[in-house]
Amino acid sequence: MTIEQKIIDAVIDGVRALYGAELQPAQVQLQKTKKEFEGNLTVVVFPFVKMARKSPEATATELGEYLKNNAADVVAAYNVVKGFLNLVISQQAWIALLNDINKEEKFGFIEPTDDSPLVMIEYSSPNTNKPLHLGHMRNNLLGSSLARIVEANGNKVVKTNIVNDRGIHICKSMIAWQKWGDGATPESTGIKGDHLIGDFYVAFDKHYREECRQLAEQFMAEGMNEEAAKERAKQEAPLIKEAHEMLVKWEQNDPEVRSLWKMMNEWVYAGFDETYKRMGVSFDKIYYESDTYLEGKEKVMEGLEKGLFYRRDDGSVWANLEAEGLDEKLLLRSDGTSVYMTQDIGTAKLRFQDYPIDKMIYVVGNEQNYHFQVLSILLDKLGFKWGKDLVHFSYGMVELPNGKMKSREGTVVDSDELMDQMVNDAFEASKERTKQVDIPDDEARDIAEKVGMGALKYFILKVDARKNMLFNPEESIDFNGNTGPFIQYTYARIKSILRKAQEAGINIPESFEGEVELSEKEVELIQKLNGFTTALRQAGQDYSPSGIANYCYELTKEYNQFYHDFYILSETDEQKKLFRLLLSKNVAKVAQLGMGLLGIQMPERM
RNA sequence: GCUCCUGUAGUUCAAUGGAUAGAACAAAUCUCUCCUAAAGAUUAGAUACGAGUUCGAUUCUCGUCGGGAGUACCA
Repeated sequence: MTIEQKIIDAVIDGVRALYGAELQPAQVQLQKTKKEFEGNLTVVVFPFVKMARKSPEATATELGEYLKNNAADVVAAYNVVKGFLNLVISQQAWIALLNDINKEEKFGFIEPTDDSPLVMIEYSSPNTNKPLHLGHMRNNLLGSSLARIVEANGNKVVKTNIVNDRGIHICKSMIAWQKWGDGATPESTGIKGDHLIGDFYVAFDKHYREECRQLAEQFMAEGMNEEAAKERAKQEAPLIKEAHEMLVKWEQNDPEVRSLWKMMNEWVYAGFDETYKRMGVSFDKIYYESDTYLEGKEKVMEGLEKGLFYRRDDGSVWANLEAEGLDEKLLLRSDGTSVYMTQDIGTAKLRFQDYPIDKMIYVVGNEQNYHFQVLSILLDKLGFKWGKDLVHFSYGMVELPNGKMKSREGTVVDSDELMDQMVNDAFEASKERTKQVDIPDDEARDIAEKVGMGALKYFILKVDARKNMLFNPEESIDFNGNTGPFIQYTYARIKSILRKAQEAGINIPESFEGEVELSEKEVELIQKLNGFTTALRQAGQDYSPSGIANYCYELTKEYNQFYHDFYILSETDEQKKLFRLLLSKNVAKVAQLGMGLLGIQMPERM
């Protein structure tokens, strides 16, 4: 039983004994004592004042006296400030807590069992016409981290990806390749497949805009006003017509188009795989829209028969969501083809066939908030039991210091380039510093990979996902402050101490049984370590990787202050030395666990 | 117009309804005989505005004002 639980139980007993009232555990507010006051944990007694019919001070004092007498193994002393009952926890209790933490290899984690709920998390969801950029990175990092956090809270997790592999966008790349590709392949050009396709997409757009410009001029010469001319040119440019024709052929299963489509998609997937691998992102099951969009149609027709939806005179199918406070929503076009919503319904159907899903989490940008509001209602109406409370894990945009990312203006930050840059910078930075330690080159590369990627991941994940965030490339490379490398650095130093201790023949005990007097900082660190469990539960509840990130920072920052005050290995008191080594070891362990949840690896030295 | 999200130091981020709102960066001043100075110590600096609920509000509710997104037979 943890210290907190013991106190909560004792408070409940105390309130019953003193005031004859029955409390629920959730009603006991227990928090860490503020630095300015004496004590470690604080009970907020305001909620009990009414039951006690006494002043907050008198209530707190009575309760404090009760705790001191009835939970003496934990509560060593108490003091009262207004309605706050500050408790001083006994040293033995802290040492016992550290021993408990040390015992558990995966402290704070809950292992999923067969009965655990199954949570499916969808993230990434790329289009196959261009390489991944910074916005996708936020998605992938949030999604994969979320999957780890949800799993660490005792759920079974299936990570899934829905690839948007069909549609007009991929046709554009295909047309461009046919026209100007000259048979280029990733092998022949040495260009990564997703980038190659992206280049053709850009080429299409360039030519298309040129055509539009010329056509619009022509229309204007014929007397059309500028706006109308531009609009018409957009529709009638030969290139866009060709792309539409190709899309129709694709839908009709034209063998030539299909085989080109397949080949080009394969290139893209090979490219994505590389990027995913480097990011440390993976999936248990990948769905393709080319497989699911027809399923959605079927499901919509089913709903139509049941009277959930209705058909308009032009043949289009709609859902009326006015009862739910929303608008009407199109589900099938008048020509019978499916829209985005239809595809998501189809994907949901296939997923439910494949897995007994209890909860579904979609990691998708906040521009889709409305879409998911609608999807939730539709899935519920169609009888998916997890539809109603599906989670749209919605995240904000990534902005750059000079504004938003616009692919046209070339202000998009490419994932691959960014990762290269981060790792290179980490490598250069470490070369500059490294004086005494001679690390072989290949290990230095390995460390730079961890540090550079750690810097990037941490920078993105520490921010509350809902908020738009500012990505400043220069600042992310600054390894000071609340950054991944700072945490990694602290970890590496602890590892260094532990190595030196081992070289000196010191064995760190599995359980500390000696006598030491704990300093305030040591108590705080133990408390902080223990707080990992709370942080993890909270993160699991709120779906917030940022909570874990900020916890890791606080822990290592706390340790850093400690580190500078104590020279552990030159400590002459053997018991104290052992205790501090054990404490350090657990700081490293918990930091590693926490950062692991963010997908960040810790270097043994750096 | 309507809907959703958001507003905290110069900047980037924190804070289960709890005490004097925390950090980091930038600025100023110190500190390397010591397990990794990618560090530490000190100083200065913020809840957009107005009501309401409460013993107590950055947090919850309602207005006002900023910022973002959505509101397509695009995905």
